[in-house]
Amino acid sequence: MSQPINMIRTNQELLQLIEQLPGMQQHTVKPGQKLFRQDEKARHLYVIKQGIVKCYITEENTKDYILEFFGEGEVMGELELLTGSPILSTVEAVTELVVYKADSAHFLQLLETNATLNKLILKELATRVSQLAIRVSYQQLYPIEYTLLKLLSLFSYQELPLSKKDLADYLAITVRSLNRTLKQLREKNFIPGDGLDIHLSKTELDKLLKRFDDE
Amino acid sequence: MSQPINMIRTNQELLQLIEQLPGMQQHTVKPGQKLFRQDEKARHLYVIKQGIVKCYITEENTKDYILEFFGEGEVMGELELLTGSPILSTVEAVTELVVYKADSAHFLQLLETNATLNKLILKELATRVSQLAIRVSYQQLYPIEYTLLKLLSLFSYQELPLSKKDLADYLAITVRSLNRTLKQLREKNFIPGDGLDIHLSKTELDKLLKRFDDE
DNA sequence: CGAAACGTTGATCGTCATCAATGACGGTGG
DNA sequence: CCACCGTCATTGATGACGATCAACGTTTCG
Repeated sequence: MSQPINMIRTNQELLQLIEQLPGMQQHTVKPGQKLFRQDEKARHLYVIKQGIVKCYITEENTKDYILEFFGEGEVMGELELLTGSPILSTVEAVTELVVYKADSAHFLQLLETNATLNKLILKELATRVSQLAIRVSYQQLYPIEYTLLKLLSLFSYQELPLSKKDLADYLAITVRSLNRTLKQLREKNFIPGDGLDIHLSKTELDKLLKRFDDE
Repeated sequence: MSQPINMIRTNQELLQLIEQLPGMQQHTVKPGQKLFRQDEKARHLYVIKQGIVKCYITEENTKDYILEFFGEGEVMGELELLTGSPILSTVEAVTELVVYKADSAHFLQLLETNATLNKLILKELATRVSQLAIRVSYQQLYPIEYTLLKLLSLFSYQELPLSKKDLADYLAITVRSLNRTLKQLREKNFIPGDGLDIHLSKTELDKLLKRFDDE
């Protein structure tokens, strides 16, 4: 049994802690602007106060793979700070964004002196490994139709500010393929003709899941 | 440009540190035995002194996805300890194994008191997120043939104690499909008729990579 | 007793059929 | 103009089934 995955991850505990720290600068960022660019060197660290970003890896064949959607309280830039590697993924604002910005050195120091922060970061990293692992195992071992269904079951699409392109990149498929798969789900009456919200109860979903498993 | 990925990950720094700690019990484990079972509760923490393990998630359709191969100095069980979740992946000895075993509470305490250990664990987790992300982006956005070629280029297969089943599970395909893909590579003279070691220089490999990208 | 013959088992491959997913291209409707 | 879809063709990857082959132990016969 896998634990529930939220498509847009948040970390309220971390946000609260950050807001209490002195000397954190705030910045606003417009949708489409980039906080980090893949392969460059990270110089700062950001924590989201408000809004949503997407983190994606661009392969040399120009295809994008969205690693994560981050919301309130999520931190960015800490991976590179800890490993010393170039930036793993481009980070781009999806909505209007308010972020706290910290100096790398400052953050490193905080990690050593602030035990609460330290613990929260450890937990955050552990969570990321787990969630990513659960997700990719899914994506690799089930057909797209199933993965999409599972994904839709996690949220009410109407409230999501994500474009179909984003959804498609998250699934590592094209928008065309996403639409095709949505149509298949519609034909099977798993989702309604208009919206994208799922038509199934938890138990029905589980039943479907079993069906996939048996084949 | 992605940094090099080693198929079997190690962490010598961590191993050295662990070996200096007092009161670490040593255990030996036979190939095939399991250190952790998915979905159970983690009670201990292990660090590999010698040998190789595989960590894999088993989906409800009984397919396995190998997350990692761990060698010397890699730690297991810390994710669950930090997040409080059930065990993410089954961990099974591939070769004869010697591990250090630590109590969860003991480790948590060490994390708070031993700054060096703390930093190494932070770095380790950050590395895992990065490596996993790089790998899955690859697997999702390129065809199997290419992913396999890339994988073979990372090591000299003869020395690897991995079975074809393991290799296949790592790629999320069946052994049959793995053999088929190997055959294709052989027909194109990328690997020799007998072994599995790659026939290409770094530059040739890069050229191939470009070819895939252009299509 | 030893060597040839036999059967068992597991790994691999050829082949055919099928499914999953994509690409291309043009049409439709806001 | 852009988002979406119908259609056709193609590629990617898998499943099924049977044939082959090597490894290994066991039987059988000289």
